[in-house]
Amino acid sequence: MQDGNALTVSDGEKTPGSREKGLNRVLEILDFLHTTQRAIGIGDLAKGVNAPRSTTYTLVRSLVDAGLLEMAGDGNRVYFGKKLYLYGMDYVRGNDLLRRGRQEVDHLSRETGETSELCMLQSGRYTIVHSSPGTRPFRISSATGLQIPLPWTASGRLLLAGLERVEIEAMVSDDDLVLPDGRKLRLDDFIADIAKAGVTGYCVTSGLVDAYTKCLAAPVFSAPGKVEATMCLVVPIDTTDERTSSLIGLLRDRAARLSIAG
Amino acid sequence: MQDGNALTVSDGEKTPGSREKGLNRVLEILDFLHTTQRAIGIGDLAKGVNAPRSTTYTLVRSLVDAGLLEMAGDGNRVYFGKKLYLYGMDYVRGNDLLRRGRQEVDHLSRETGETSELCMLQSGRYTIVHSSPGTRPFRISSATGLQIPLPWTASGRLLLAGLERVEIEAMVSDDDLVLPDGRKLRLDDFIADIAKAGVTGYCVTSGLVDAYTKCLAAPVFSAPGKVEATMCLVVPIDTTDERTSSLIGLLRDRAARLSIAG
DNA sequence: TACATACGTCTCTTGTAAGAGACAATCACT
DNA sequence: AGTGATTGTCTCTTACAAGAGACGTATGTA
Repeated sequence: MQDGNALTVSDGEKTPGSREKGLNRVLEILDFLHTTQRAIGIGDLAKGVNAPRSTTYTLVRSLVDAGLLEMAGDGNRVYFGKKLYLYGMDYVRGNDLLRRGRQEVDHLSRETGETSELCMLQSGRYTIVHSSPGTRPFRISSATGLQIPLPWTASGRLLLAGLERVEIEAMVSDDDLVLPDGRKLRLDDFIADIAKAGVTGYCVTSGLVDAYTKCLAAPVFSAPGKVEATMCLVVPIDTTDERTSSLIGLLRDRAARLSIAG
Repeated sequence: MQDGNALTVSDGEKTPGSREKGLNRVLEILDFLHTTQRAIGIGDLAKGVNAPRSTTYTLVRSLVDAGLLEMAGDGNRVYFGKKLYLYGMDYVRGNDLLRRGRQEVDHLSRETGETSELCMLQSGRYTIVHSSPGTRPFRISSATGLQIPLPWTASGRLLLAGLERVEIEAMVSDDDLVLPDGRKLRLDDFIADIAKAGVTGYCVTSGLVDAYTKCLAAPVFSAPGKVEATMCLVVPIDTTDERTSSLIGLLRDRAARLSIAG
């Protein structure tokens, strides 16, 4: 078998060079579709997850048959299927925090007119689990499920509160510390922020992800000291201090209401 | 090695006796969790899907690591995970019909006070994709994602409209024709119902799934002649003819609004 | 103290699925 | 028609995962 696999462009992957488990391929496929956020051709999908075409065809067929994926309108593209929606609804039903959190977020954004979000850690990454747009003409609506480096956000600081330094270091890559505009945060500063957020019980960041917004966040506890989620508001950066602190008060109140035994 | 075929204890399963693909096991696991609707121990899960314990442990670990499943509160039970929720939301986002359908259903049930549902074919089975409870004291709320034999429902008759007889026969098993109360429908009658529903553009069934309710349904088209979904109302069986036909009118109107180019 | 049942981890074997690649059929440009 | 890229299907090999089962531990109950 010659020196076979040659090159393997190896975009940084680890694989020593041999076969990959089908289930893992499937998980990659799902994640890939989640990032593309749209139906995609099977060929492109194979490229996207860096899997052999034949394997991809086989797996996709299984998944389509099972209803986890569906062929999209024109006929040779795939995207998520009804079954994933059903499973997702099951998750919501079985998860009090999420169910109530969604309501609170919707309510909060209607009440304040600002974009409001429910955020959680998702396998070590910051994830917007639910968001409600707000009524401003220019709203920065980040899609549900979007994953953002922890250091870029106020919520990230709260979600890590209570963790050991080593745990934090494990979760935050060097790239994560580089903001969208190129500035680089110092890890120590970030860790200091986390500690401070843990003590004060809220967190505000200004102009981190972009230059026009402030992010206000408050923790939701699943147990004393354990931050399970955060609620946050995304407001224009020139929001007055007075309004900001009033919003923070509201936010903390609502987040506390979500907390167990709150 | 010996005479091979070795009995195969075969506890009733069909398999000729050998190994099952991991991905299939996973699909069974997910389906099983969907039917149980609650967190379950890994041992029971293995029993439930009739898989070896060791295999089940391995697969569950992969799925938990990937976030498709989560360990439930007490620590040794599993249920659906956040990631499935995120994928489900992606599905909703990519699916106009579902998104608008959910709204219409919610609105319709608020407006009429009756239980309202959006239904679709899901891999050859009838599925309640979204339902909104209605305001009656005794409401028959079937869970989202519930799968019911096609012949039991009004929606089932509409969803099959336009299909060939052979296709229908393929989708309907003999068991499906037996109603919950033991009565058995004749296949020919069912097919006649389907044809009639296709022509009239709505369908009403009385006392099929249970003795106390009527089911009114109207088709949602994704293309001329192609029924993609149905909206339906579940009302008390003694609803007056007058109110029934007024509800049907409303229902057909809303369903038409959902249809493409409607 | 025994006895039974459940849990979680590990080892080893072998059936089988992941993968390479060939193939015909479209499609999209010249 | 000519060229190249892409699509869906199929075959064959072998690396590897599915599965059987043993093990140690943690329950519960007579």
